[in-house]
Amino acid sequence: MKRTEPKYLSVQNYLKQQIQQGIYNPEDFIPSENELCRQFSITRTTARKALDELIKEGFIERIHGKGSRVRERRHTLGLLNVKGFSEAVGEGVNTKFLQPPVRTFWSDEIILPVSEEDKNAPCIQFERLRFVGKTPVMLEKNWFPDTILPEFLQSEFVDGSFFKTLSQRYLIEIIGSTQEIRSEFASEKHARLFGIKTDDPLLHISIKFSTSNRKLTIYSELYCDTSAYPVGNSYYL
Amino acid sequence: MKRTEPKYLSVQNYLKQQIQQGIYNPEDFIPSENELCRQFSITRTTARKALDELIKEGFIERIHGKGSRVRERRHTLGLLNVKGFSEAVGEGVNTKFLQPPVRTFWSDEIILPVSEEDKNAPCIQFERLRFVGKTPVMLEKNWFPDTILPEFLQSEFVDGSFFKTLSQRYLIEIIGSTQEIRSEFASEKHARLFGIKTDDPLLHISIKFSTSNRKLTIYSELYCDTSAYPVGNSYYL
DNA sequence: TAGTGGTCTAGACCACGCC
DNA sequence: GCGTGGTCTAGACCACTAG
Repeated sequence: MKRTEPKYLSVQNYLKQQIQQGIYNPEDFIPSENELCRQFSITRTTARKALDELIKEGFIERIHGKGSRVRERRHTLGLLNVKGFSEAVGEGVNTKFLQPPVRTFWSDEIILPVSEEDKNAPCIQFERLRFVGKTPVMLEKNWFPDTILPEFLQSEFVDGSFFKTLSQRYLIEIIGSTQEIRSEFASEKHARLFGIKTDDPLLHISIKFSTSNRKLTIYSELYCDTSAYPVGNSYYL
Repeated sequence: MKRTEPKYLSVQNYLKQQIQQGIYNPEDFIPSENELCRQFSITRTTARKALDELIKEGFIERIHGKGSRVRERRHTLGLLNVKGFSEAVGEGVNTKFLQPPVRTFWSDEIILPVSEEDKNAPCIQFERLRFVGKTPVMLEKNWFPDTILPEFLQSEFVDGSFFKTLSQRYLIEIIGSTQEIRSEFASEKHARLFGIKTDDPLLHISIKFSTSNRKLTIYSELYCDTSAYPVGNSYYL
């Protein structure tokens, strides 16, 4: 039997969904603390706790004397983006599945240590090649245990985004990560994929994402051709 | 005239210094919330606010039913380390100043945009080459405005660490960063420094660090030979 | 001046860890 | 059972923003 969820969590999730559904857009102000107190019959302490959590997750910011405002771009906290992926105007940003999500085994291509608990679980993997225009810039491989995301194999990604799917369909946020980064010579296979020479420099990023659900850890291996589009990321407390 | 600092901030800074001075070591439990209430004549809400901030800064973690424990390794939040720098046993970790801290001009080597406010301020720069044993693995260049750190040029680094100096001497923490990462061919100068061939892959990381002091932004350019020691980092909410 | 967020008090009850 | 942290109430006063 699960005990009832805390009030602040209900409010937090309610507001999060309002933001995700576009009812509040970036730059909009969400209801004031006093307004939330009235709407949910809670005290300001509880309302502020809910807002504190949303701030930590990067959804809003507080402005003294004005209110709580939805943040422009979700600050990605370790989610690496190829710079220009969203900004590249005129050129389309494309993604091609080299391997759609499938039940498989844990690979020894994963650089960072896989926990014993994860190893003993079945594994879901998928693999995508990302383009700016027609130029392939990133090969992305992901693995995670098939224990916590119901119907994952049966459903499409929300807006083609894995992390958006986690957030919107499962209310799971990325809360941290460990990375290792290498500059390598491109292998033959990768050189072919990116249309570069073997021995050209290739960026190799290994990531282990922690999420707000203790049972979900995501392991990623990224290979990037940074000659035209450097990899960028930002994160803030 | 500056108004008095909030009580939670006093408690937060007091505890932070106790931890930094080794009065509480990793795995130790700091005083309980009720104990802090008595010691500082505050309520639990205020004590918890101070602890919340220390959690966000990565100094402690709460364990339900037990207490608040000092965290093993300060989770670095964007501060990139060469893996093995501290773990490399038997081999010494060395740092050589190629350029000690000096008053100079803003360089166009800085990749990420320097704010107008910073550009109009004088600039301090320093440059270090980091070794594992006798192997150079990272060239590190740093710039920041000379407006906020009194006596910086006149004093030594705390334990040879810039970030430890910021934290302990100035009570400034890193709270966020923006990075761009590239995999490049080594230039002649860099190949010479690292003892590798030109055209070997070299990792180039450009970072802009935000700190708990709004006036201090740190700009860094890092060049890493990752063939033996990959670059790693971790961060958590 | 009204409304917002920032800080703080003085309680309460519950859930978890440990003896 | 006792002390710890987790959640919550019902207030209070202050500082900032904007009309």
